[in-house]
Amino acid sequence: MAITIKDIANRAGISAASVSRILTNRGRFSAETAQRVRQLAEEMGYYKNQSAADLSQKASRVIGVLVPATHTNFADEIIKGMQRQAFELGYELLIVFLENDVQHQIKTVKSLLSRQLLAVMMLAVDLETAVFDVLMTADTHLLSISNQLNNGIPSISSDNYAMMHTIVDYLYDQGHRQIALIGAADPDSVVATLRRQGFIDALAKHGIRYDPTLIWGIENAYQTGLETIQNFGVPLPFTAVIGSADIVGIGILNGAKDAGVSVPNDLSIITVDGTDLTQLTRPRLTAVQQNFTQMGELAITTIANQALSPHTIIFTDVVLKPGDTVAKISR
Amino acid sequence: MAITIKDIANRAGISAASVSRILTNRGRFSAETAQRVRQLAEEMGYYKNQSAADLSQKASRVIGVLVPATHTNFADEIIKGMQRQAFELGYELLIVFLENDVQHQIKTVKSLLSRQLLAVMMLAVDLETAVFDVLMTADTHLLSISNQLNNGIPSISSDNYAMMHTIVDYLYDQGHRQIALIGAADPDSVVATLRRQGFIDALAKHGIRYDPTLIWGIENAYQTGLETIQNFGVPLPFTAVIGSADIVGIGILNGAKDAGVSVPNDLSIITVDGTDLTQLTRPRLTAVQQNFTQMGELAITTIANQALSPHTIIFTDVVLKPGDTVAKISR
DNA sequence: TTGAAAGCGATACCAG
DNA sequence: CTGGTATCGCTTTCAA
Repeated sequence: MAITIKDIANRAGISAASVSRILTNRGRFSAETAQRVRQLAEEMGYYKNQSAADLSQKASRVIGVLVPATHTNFADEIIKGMQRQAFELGYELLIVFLENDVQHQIKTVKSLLSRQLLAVMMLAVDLETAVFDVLMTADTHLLSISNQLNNGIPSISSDNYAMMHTIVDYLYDQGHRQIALIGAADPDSVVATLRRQGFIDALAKHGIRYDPTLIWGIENAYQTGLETIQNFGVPLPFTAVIGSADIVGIGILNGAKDAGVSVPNDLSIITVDGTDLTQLTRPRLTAVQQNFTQMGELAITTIANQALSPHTIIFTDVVLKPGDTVAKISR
Repeated sequence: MAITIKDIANRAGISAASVSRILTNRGRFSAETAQRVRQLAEEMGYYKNQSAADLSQKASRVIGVLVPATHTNFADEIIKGMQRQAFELGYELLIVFLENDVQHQIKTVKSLLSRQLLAVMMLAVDLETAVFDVLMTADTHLLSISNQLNNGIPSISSDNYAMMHTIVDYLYDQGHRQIALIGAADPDSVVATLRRQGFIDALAKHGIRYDPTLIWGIENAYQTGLETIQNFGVPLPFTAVIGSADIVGIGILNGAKDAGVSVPNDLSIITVDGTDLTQLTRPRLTAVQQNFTQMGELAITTIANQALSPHTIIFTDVVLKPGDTVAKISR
């Protein structure tokens, strides 16, 4: 049997109520008893029973975090940001990795919801509507991180539309006129759609007419990148390619190497995400870096400040990190 | 206010006790009322208040998981294995990422312990004794995953000693006689020590005398690998190198490329871990693959079956996955 | 400043 | 098979 507040009260010769007040720093109490109680708690190896506290207070400080099974490594960065802030503000994170099976997801989400959650954060995940519906039945706050949704769920992410302008502008400055976008062809993904639109508009801005064949690859995955070169065939109909994730860029880089295409001489590559992965390749990937840690921190503070209106959309910073995969070309 | 068991009881015209029995499938109840209650629960959007249940049952089904801040990507694989099994058996995982600061760690662990945990699992983490002591004060089960400890904490991991024999035997078969071990020089790490010993003994088995300068690199990190070639200088005093983690191997690979050393012609590389990272390099890394998912699953089942004696040590499978970084050399 | 007592929601025992 | 009731540990009024 673990030590309870009552045990401490007995030993200190005071009431449980007082001990509670002291240990939670709420209400009034004398400094000396406080001193003694804290001492005792330490000595006796007391740990608050958080379940009991939650039950009593009705409001929990637990935030659920849904992470996709096939999560790219940036999820960890987001979680780290969250964790840091959560700890600071006294919240707890209940992190759950989702499997791919929908039925399984539903069960997982349901069991998650049995923890009177303060909020549920979805990390870069496009949920099936069936799973989504379950989430909506619970009266908790919902927040989508690094992924923009089209159903009125508040989100914290990069400005995916503007991001493509940043990229295209950069490539244009380096002399590129034929540019491909890989891994953002999924018509059902809001983020992919925003990126495509930004891509097209940015090209138009520079007077480049949009060639639909140059947007390719549904899955934002390594395999997609790897197959890119074969898919288009050599000589490539573009001088620069945008990978919709670091992992896609690595796939392209490897595919190029396998096909004897030299990067960046024959092909320039720039990727979206800018995680540590970009530093592991040779040449190093040029990338637009999203601020995942900031997303995580903001997610928590937003919840903490109750600054969550139904359609809140928050954009985090984006920075272009030059690597060695983009060449300046003269024409 | 969320729906409670009582609300359902009222609407169904029965007692809360009955509803509880039905919803938890414990004790006796008629099939028809059960049917009706379940229906109502669904309709009314009821979610069990797990805190209340925990409090009432005294035994929680929450397992704490400590993940090092600088966690390599295999931690995710372990967690996935745990999660799968935990879900299956009705346990919950409370995952916590540890920062590097010890004071911070202590606070984190303490707050974790306030959840009457069934067990705490340490993922590949070497805790400072101060943090460790805190864990020991709580009466919960401790389990070290993928890391062997020397203080009588039960562990689930690969057999790090035997693993080095597998590697050295393989390299020896390929004709290598000068072999270096990178990233396992830390004298304080039990795992590193086991690997060194296995390495040395395996060499001895083949009649190769052990050259202490060929064991180098305290940190099991990318940077260590990257600096390896410079550290030894070209021509290298070895034909094959063992990276004590995939990320170390990638560092070595990049360092070699930067220094104009050709892999595998001039240098063979084999790494420990065998995560997806090994597939992202060109050439692909040859690796000894640890079964992280299995570690995670076993961790949960071990706890579930209460099959945890003080000095339990469980070894999981290890498989050699040939890539393209080890060359057969003739001498 | 402190204490007594009433919950919070679910469970389990014991009657019926 | 079902209902009443005590209980888990903590918080929070309300009085003293």
